[in-house]
Amino acid sequence: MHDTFVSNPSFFKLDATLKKIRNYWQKNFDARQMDITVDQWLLVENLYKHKRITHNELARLTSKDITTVSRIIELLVKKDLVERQGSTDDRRKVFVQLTPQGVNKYKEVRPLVLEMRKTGWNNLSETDYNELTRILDVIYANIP
Amino acid sequence: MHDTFVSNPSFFKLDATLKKIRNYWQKNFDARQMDITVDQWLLVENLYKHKRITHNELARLTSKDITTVSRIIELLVKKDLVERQGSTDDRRKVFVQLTPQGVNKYKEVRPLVLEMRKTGWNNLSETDYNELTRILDVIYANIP
DNA sequence: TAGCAATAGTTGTTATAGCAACTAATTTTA
DNA sequence: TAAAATTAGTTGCTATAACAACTATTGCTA
Repeated sequence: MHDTFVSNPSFFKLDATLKKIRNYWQKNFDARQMDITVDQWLLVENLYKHKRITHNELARLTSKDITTVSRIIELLVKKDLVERQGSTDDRRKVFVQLTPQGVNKYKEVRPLVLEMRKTGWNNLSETDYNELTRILDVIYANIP
Repeated sequence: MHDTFVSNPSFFKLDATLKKIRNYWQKNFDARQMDITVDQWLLVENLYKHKRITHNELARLTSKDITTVSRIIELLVKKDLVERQGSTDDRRKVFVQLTPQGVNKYKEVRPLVLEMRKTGWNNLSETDYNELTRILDVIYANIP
């Protein structure tokens, strides 16, 4: 990789693209009164998939700091979308799972998310998707 | 693009990669006592390039909200890296530029940033760089 | 030209991100 | 087995992100 390319700000492009996506998602959530943020959605999505997991596991799955997860969960609990249950065999652990309302919220938001993902991938191929995935994975692995 | 790919969380991968890069950068800044954050660096970099610009232009160049730019500039002014000058012909505008210390800071941090970019692009080719750029540009353009 | 709209920037508020310090519980080790 | 180290989670703090509301200024237009 030449210095010209190294000096080119890919970081900026990643950041700008991510912000564009995030803002687009949030605007759509707001427009349809979903009453949820993008990162709250990411946690709900993972809780739907994994049913009953600890803060720690959720943090690992979402690449979020455990403190951040702790605080987002707090907001989701306030919204009655999530409930916490202390573990009995290891009393340090706290399990988290969706409430019935949380499951409903997932089912309500999910189609909108699929739609928006489709919009983002417009004019791009399966190969493009695989390329993006591959390149991002290599970058991720390169960094200590 | 098939639904399988649409439903695959690229957003998450972008987010995770960006966080990894950001944390790596910040840890290196901290380890070498650069006394600067990643986003503060991005503004310094742009100010070095563009010499004397308004908050608004800086916001556009960095894909940041003008309120965010306003607050980061405030921090940079406190660190004596940046100075503000009210425009005379349009008194709403405030021009921003690096102080001599700001220029020094740029020259101090710059080699480290190049090094870290090189690390991130390890095992990747010029073609990969162009592919990533192309795909991100299409996604960006797809989103209203 | 008076009034209205648009623009540049700041301030207030809420959310996410990450580090440090802390509590409580569990595991390791001397 | 008692002390030390590790682990799970919370709380405090600072920074970034975005929206709304606000001031001050400038441009537009009836």
